[in-house]
Amino acid sequence: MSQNQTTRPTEAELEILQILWEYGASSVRFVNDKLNEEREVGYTTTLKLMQIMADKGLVRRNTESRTHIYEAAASEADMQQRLLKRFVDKAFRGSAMKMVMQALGNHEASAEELDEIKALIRRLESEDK
Amino acid sequence: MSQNQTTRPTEAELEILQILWEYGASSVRFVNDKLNEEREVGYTTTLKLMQIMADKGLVRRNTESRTHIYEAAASEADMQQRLLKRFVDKAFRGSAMKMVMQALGNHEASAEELDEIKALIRRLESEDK
DNA sequence: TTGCCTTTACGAAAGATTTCGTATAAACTT
DNA sequence: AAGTTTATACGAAATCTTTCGTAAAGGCAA
Repeated sequence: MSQNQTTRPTEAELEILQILWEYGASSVRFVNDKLNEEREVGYTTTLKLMQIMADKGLVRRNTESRTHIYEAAASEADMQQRLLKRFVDKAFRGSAMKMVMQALGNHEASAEELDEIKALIRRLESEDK
Repeated sequence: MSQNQTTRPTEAELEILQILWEYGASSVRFVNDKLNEEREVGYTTTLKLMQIMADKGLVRRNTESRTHIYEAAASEADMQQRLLKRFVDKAFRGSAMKMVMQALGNHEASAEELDEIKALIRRLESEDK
């Protein structure tokens, strides 16, 4: 239906996208089984959600065989970018830096991860020259 | 009513909290006026939301004068922490680092901001020793 | 073939969130 | 004092999201 590039997934839809990103194109049965490793969800619930997602353009589906195969329409990184932007706007009044500082300050980073970030910063700095 | 410390605001509620954080304790009229600088919202809509938020424990209210005065129950930083954790879980499968890298990679940071981050990292590294 | 199992389709119930209409009362205006 | 304006309270409509029951049809097994 809509096919809008900027459609945002709801929480339940995002959960399904995570599975599609992790395992690649999948059937409803497969996705539902994965979801049920976390919590109980009825098969038709998952089916309905995935049909809605196809409508919204969040997933594409191949209907050639009886069992339809769904795949995420956007890459995980693209979607993360989109979600991050909105989240920063809503929760951090648009300041990505405030958010990064919070995340780092929350001692969630190991020494190795901090090294990675330093490396990234060096790369960014040399690009900007 | 609930007073639960981990209650999450909905999007509309978060918008109201932003105003309370920015301007401090305020009346419904004030908050509604601020909201209307962005988009049209009816007065009773805002009133109802703020009453619900008081119920949930997201705001406290002083009912001494006829015009009730509301203030955010949690600090902006505390709420950001809470929201960030959940967002990272949902959108980045729990990896705060992936999220930080995305945010930084998205050339959203100025040279000064990168310096700030480097300073923060140095501080974190010396703490961990 | 007949009967199960699995699938999609569809609609609608259940739940959560957002919006607003109406009632009522306090405070201001004239 | 009477009328107007500005509050809160309350309930319910409107909308969005999640869940599931039921129907219909394809494919498989006996």
